[in-house]
Amino acid sequence: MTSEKLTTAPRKPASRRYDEGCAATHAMDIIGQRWALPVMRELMLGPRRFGDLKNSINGISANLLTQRLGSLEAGGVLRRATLPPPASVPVYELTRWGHAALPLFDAMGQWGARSPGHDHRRPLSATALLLTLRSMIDGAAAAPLEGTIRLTLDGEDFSWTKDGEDIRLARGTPDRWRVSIAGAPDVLAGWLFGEGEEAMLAAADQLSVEGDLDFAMRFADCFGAASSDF
Amino acid sequence: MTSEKLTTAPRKPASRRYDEGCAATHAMDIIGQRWALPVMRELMLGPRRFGDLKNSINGISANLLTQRLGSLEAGGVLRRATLPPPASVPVYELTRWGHAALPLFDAMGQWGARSPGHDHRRPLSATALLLTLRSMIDGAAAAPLEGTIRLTLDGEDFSWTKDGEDIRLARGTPDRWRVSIAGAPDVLAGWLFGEGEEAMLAAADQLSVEGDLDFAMRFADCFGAASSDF
DNA sequence: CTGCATCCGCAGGGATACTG
DNA sequence: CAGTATCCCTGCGGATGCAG
Repeated sequence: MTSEKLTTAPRKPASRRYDEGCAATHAMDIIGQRWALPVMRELMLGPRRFGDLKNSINGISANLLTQRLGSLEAGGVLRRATLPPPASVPVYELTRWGHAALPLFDAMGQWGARSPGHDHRRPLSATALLLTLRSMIDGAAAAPLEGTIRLTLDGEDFSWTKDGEDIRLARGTPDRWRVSIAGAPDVLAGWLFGEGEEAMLAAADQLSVEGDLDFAMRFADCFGAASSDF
Repeated sequence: MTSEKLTTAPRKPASRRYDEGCAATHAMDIIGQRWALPVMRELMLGPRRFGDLKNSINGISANLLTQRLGSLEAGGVLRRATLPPPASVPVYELTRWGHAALPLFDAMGQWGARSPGHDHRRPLSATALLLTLRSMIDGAAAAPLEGTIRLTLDGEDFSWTKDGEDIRLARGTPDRWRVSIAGAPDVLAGWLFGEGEEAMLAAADQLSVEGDLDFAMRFADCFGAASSDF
């Protein structure tokens, strides 16, 4: 007889993905993998190095980052590349389709920011803050906020440019800006989203703002109202 | 002395969520839970019963469905309710914030449908097909497709109404329609997305179409082009 | 019919240490 | 700096049984 195993019937592989014809769940099969979303987020503003990714994604370990970069490359979201000389360092960059996920970050940001359980005061990376701001401002009464803001977050420069309905984000220092704001991402978030005068003033103390201060204030007003909605 | 365990240092709970200030990752903390997205999807067109949810979500088991319904209720996405008499049956329905995730399905659908790895021919529920179609049609050259279509999928009636930029979906039979299409969701998907004449003809054989046939053909043409993009 | 509780096997996740 | 190797543990998935 040698009855193999009565209790263990032949098991199916039991993939942890959805594998449906539904386009939304298929998207989730990709971005729903652990750490996939933060990785894509950190690449949305341009190519980055392995170590920089690891440092700006809070809590990820090297082996998991390796795994995720591998599966996202296999899925066509990103690719490995080497920066042109004299840099010649290996980086990861989004493919064209990977970049097309930007509206997805907008939609997720808009929905997530309105979550009853969302606490905007938790730490977040520079890219995370920029994309969150981008998602929260669109459609708001931010009409008179055309122009460029220079943001220095964690010591790195970024440019925020509102051009009509469009918000353009980029790494690097802009040529011209109406106001320049420097500080840690979570401090800036505390200032923009802070409820109560004291919280905002406390945050403002840790920021350095130069240029058109009135413009900065109107910028901040856009987010104070938007964070409490539902 | 009594050295407890040298190899096992005090472990942190190691939550599998992101828990950041970033709004997008916070959204993922909710919809990224296993089966959360299909559950929300099946509720987007109105309240449903436990058993119906279980039947239309392929591969989920009762205990997991219970778990997910519980965590989504705790998260404010959905609530338990009882249908008014004489039905008086327990159902699950989305909260206002839960319904606000509809644009998220649009964004995910648009991105997922363009995935190089997406196979639209896999089985999918009626709701999944309707939301996938909704996400794929918007912005397309579907201007002359105003009006209502009656869709009978898996024996249940739905209405698809295009009103300007807006696509409205609902369960139930519409009062008036330009064309009525009946069949299984994956067969209809095969007809709409099918590449090659034969595939479309084979699918068409298994569908029953009544009313304005020309309208139905123009409707189908919207999706054949959209599915191959990147 | 509508769920909830429990047991078990397994794959993926997380921390740490290590190699090129 | 850029990953790989190892080990442990949790959560998922499936089956089953039970209560209202």
